[in-house]
Amino acid sequence: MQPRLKEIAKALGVSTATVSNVLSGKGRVSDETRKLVSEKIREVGYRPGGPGRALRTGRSGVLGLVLPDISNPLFPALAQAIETAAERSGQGILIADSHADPGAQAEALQRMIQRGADGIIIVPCRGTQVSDLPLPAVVIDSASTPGNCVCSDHQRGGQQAVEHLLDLGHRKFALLGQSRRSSVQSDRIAGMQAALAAGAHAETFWLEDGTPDFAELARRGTTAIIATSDLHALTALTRLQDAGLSVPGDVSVIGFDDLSFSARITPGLTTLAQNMPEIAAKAVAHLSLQLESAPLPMARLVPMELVVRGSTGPAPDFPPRKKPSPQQGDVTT
Amino acid sequence: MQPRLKEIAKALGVSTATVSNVLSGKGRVSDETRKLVSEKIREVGYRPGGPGRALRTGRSGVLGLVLPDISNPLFPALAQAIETAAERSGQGILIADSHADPGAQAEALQRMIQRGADGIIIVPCRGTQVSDLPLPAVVIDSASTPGNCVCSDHQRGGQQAVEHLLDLGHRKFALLGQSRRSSVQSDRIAGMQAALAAGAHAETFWLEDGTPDFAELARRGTTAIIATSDLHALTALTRLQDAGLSVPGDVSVIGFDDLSFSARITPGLTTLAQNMPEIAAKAVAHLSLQLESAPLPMARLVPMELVVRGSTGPAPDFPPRKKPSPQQGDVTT
DNA sequence: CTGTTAGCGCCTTCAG
DNA sequence: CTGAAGGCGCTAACAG
Repeated sequence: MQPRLKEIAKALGVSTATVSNVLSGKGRVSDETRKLVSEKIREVGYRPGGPGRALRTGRSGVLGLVLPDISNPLFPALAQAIETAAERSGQGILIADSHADPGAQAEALQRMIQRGADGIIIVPCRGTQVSDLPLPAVVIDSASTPGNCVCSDHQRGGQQAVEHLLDLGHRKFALLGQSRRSSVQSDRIAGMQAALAAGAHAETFWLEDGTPDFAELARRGTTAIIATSDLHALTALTRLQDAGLSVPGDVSVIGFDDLSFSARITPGLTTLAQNMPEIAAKAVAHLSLQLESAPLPMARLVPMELVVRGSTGPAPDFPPRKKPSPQQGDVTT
Repeated sequence: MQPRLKEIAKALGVSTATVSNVLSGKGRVSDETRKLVSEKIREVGYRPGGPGRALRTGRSGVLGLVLPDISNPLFPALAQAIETAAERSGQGILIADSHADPGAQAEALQRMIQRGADGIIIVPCRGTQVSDLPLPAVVIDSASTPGNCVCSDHQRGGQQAVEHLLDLGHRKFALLGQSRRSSVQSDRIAGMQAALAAGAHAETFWLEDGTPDFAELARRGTTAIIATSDLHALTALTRLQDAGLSVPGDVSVIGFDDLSFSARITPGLTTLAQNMPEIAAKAVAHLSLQLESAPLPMARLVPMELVVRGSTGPAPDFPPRKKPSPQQGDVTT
């Protein structure tokens, strides 16, 4: 049995309130009894239990995290960042998967409320609007999603990707998305299109319509592929390599999100990373403010960071600036 | 404000006990009042609040999940499976990351207890032994980990990988692990070594000692690489492709865990998948039994499943059985 | 400055 | 068959 407040109090012959006061440091307690009590607390390893405290204070110290798909490979970084940020402020994370289903999402939210979550961080499923929650909530999604929102600046990220490649002399792009209905992907592609300089050309492909023939694209003059996810960039990269083309010698490839594998493949995948710790910290902080009904800071965009690895290089016919050559990584031969 | 039991009772002129009885279906209530009460409950969307119930019953309906590293790419599948299994039995999941640190892990466990978790599912960090928890616990790790345990049959998985490649005529293997101290990886490699037939030869590499030169290995006659994780298999595969070698034409590659990218690269990665739904279901069921202090079923091994994709094929000099040739995926040329 | 008291929301005896 | 009462563990407001 876990030790209880009452037992500590009884063992020391003081009242439970005194022990509680020592714990919280609030009520006035004489130094003597304080020392005595803290000693006992440490001795028996007492920790105030959540449920009792939650009942009394209306605060559980737990935040709900609702995601559309835990198995999405981007999730680990986000969940880890949020867990870390929450832990830092002494809060736990109750997790739920809405399976990209609005009904299940609503149900998950209800359960979070029922379980006493103090606030909710939600990555909503497509086409869903979170509203009328009796709880503070933060939405993490694209900037075009209504509601309180913290997210990466996906559009600017798209621009950064294009600018990087323009600098390397690329003029003919293939833009690669999965689904038009994803506002994150749409934002990224919109940013890319906005950044296209005069003379540059880009064709957009959606994988939901089928996978383009990357080798054929290269043959027709495309020298750079920008995918809205590292997952799709990886698909393109391995298909090109399998067809005997060189990356980045023949075609440069760039992705998004810096997934776990991106640094470990050959060549390393150039990508736009989300600053998850920052997003998580902002989300948790935003929630904390709402909990204290403080004035709400507006939605914040977090910049994405360009991570340059080996998969992007100068366009094939572009005069190199610094590097002597695309430097194909041949070994010992 | 959420509706409370008391308010429902008052609104209907009955006592709180009656409402509670209707909710639980336990105490005897007349059909008439029962219908009246259930109606009202549905009308106002009442759900019994967690904290009050937890305090009274000693059950929170929440399970703790403690992981050594949420950002591990294997985690999403596991977390999702556990969340789904727990949800099915009406339980929530409180998540924590021990950051592979025994101290943090102990602290995380304490917090789960404090927050009122009914039980704990833990993937312990290396060299850690979970003990003396005042709570039911299930350990998910390799079979060589002491304590209650549900896990994949990693050793048998290693055998399956080798057998698959032996069938294809391979005789010279490279075995690839990350760290000797990981018991999951050690089990897998042990299984591989046990399955080696007479005449077959294998060399083992640990990435913690440095990355081997895969192209050089191929040149020296290795025709099959078995990695203990798809992540490392991917590293090998892209390095080989980058060096102009064909997979599986020159070298076959096989991995473990069927990570998100494994099906989406070219060639698709042959791998041994863990049956996460099964593991999760067993873990949750095991916990539920412990909660009812029922007789404990012993630790269970869950078989791994061989998923054959394009990265494995007949050994180069092996007489093909069905396929006419390794079939290099050249396009339209 | 300290200790007693009341009650957070719920469920479970026990009387009515 | 239903209602009243007590208490789970804790803390905030009060009395001593």
